Amino acid sequence: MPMPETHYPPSLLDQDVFVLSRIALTARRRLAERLAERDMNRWDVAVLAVLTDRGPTVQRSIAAALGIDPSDLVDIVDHLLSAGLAARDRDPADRRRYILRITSEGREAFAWARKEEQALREALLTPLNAPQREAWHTLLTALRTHPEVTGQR
Amino acid sequence: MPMPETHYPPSLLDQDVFVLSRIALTARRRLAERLAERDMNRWDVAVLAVLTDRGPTVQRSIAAALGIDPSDLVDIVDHLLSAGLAARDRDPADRRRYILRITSEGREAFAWARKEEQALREALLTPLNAPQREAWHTLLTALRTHPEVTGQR
DNA sequence: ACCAATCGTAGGTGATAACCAACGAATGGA
DNA sequence: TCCATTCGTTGGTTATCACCTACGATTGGT
Repeated sequence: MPMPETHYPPSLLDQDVFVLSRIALTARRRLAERLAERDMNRWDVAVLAVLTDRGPTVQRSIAAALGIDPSDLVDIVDHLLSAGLAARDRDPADRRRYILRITSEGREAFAWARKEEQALREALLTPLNAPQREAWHTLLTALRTHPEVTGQR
Repeated sequence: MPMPETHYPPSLLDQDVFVLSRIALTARRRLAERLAERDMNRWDVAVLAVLTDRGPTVQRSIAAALGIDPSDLVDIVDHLLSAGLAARDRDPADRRRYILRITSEGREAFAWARKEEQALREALLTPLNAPQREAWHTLLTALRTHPEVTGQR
């Protein structure tokens, strides 16, 4: 007999932290599958987002903006460079620094990633009725400035 | 000069999957800190939830209900047993099986964990205004039956 | 000239998540 | 009686996450 599917107990589903964790995990996994089709991952997207919004940026600032260790950024940057989605030059004002910039391929890749995320979002909304979708938008918009999300305290 | 705090770029915060991931991660971490004060973790709570809702249950069914590998359940169960939060007996009808049941200490610990989760939830709601809180409740209630959360398809 | 600090990197660590194969004990149908 | 299957466990693997130290090159203040 095959193992039954997961069936979370009601008193676990009563816990918003659990529910949040589940929806976030499955959404993240699904998005990862989408991004993998173009050999991208969520850190690639995050770095491209920084470069899109800020323009050319030094590596240490990118790491700081995303809250990751500079040593962890190295492989992400190498991958973006090798994929042609970003380019970097030494800062002539300070040759210790690299300045990263997005390329036109990077812009296109980032636009694609945003569309994939939007498509996934629409799919997540499908089982919801109109008031629930409204609640999704209201809440997710509010969370963009929530201290626990922005990391600023 | 100290490293500046994280400052996610607006076009990353535009992505609901990112925002969901962030709020879920910080909520999970904060809850983990709370639970650790009583030497508990989220899997302990999950197993106690199964036992609370279902009554005495065989181990394989607990693993299936929570979507985890039976081999990963072993340490969780050992910990609950050693902490006195659960007890188990061989199933007289089939001595291959163990039947787990929650103890009175386990019931109390689970009630405490639910209160901690509720307090954290209230804290997360603090920065939100009334319509946003309403949206939180509407959405989280809806997500309890969302296929991506319940894992049933 | 010296040196503390910065920048990016190489390489490391520990923890967690999620999966797997194989084993001994036990079961129940053939 | 035999054997395929189940139950729980041991012990393993891979991947990811998030942190660390130390290094060489470079900078700028003293």
